[in-house]
Amino acid sequence: MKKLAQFIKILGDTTRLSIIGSIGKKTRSVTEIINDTGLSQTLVSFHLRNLRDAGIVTTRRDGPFIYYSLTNLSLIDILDELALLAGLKTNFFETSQVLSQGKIVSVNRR
Amino acid sequence: MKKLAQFIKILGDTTRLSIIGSIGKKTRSVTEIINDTGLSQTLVSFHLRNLRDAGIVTTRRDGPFIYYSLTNLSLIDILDELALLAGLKTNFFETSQVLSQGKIVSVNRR
DNA sequence: TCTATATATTTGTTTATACTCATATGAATA
DNA sequence: TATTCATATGAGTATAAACAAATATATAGA
Repeated sequence: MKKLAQFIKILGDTTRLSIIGSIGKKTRSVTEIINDTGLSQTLVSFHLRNLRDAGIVTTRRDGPFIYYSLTNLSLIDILDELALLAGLKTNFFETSQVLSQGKIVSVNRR
Repeated sequence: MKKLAQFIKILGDTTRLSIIGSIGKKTRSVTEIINDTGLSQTLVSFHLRNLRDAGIVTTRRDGPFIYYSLTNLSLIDILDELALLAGLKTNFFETSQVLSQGKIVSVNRR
């Protein structure tokens, strides 16, 4: 029971839901997620670690990039079902995957 | 997004999952939930309020008793799907509904 | 109307979680 | 090998959530 609660708890956060929505059923680098969500690099990295520790996402390194994807794509469908229960519109998550069109900007601006 | 996160957050707690599991697809009074879960009256009441505020359970009063039931029974199935993703066995929630057989004891023992 | 039972609420405390800032690591390239 | 880009980590702080103890409310029955 504790393990299930912990798993669900990881899903119950606005920031992490945004990240999951950005990844969707695709594969995305951290920079893509940052540009897509508008969240800070540190914050995205912080939450990706939680998601990874929970087994919700997996990673693949390709040169300097680390690509994240959902461990189980059916998570999107389950989140949609939950959104329905929460009184939100159908395909809340599927349709939330319209990507922002902002140009890609370097993450490191020091 | 915030509303969904809040809804999921309510589900991501061991105590509340126990209460939901106790209610299951049935209808249960607070006393039944207390005896079933072994949790204190105050704690059960506290969490039932959260669950009710989130729209996860609904109530019906019958004399001195207040009966709780799930607003949407499919929640049990969704929780089972989540349990699968979390790496737990199938029908985790369905099978967790074996009721304790302890005799019913008064809640107020002051 | 007094008492017992069922359930809810309030308050204070502790624990957990999200976030920011600063810094570190690791890979690629000049 | 120095620098730049991509990503991660650690420490500190603020906020929120869970819990316990005490008390309140509501219903039923004597």
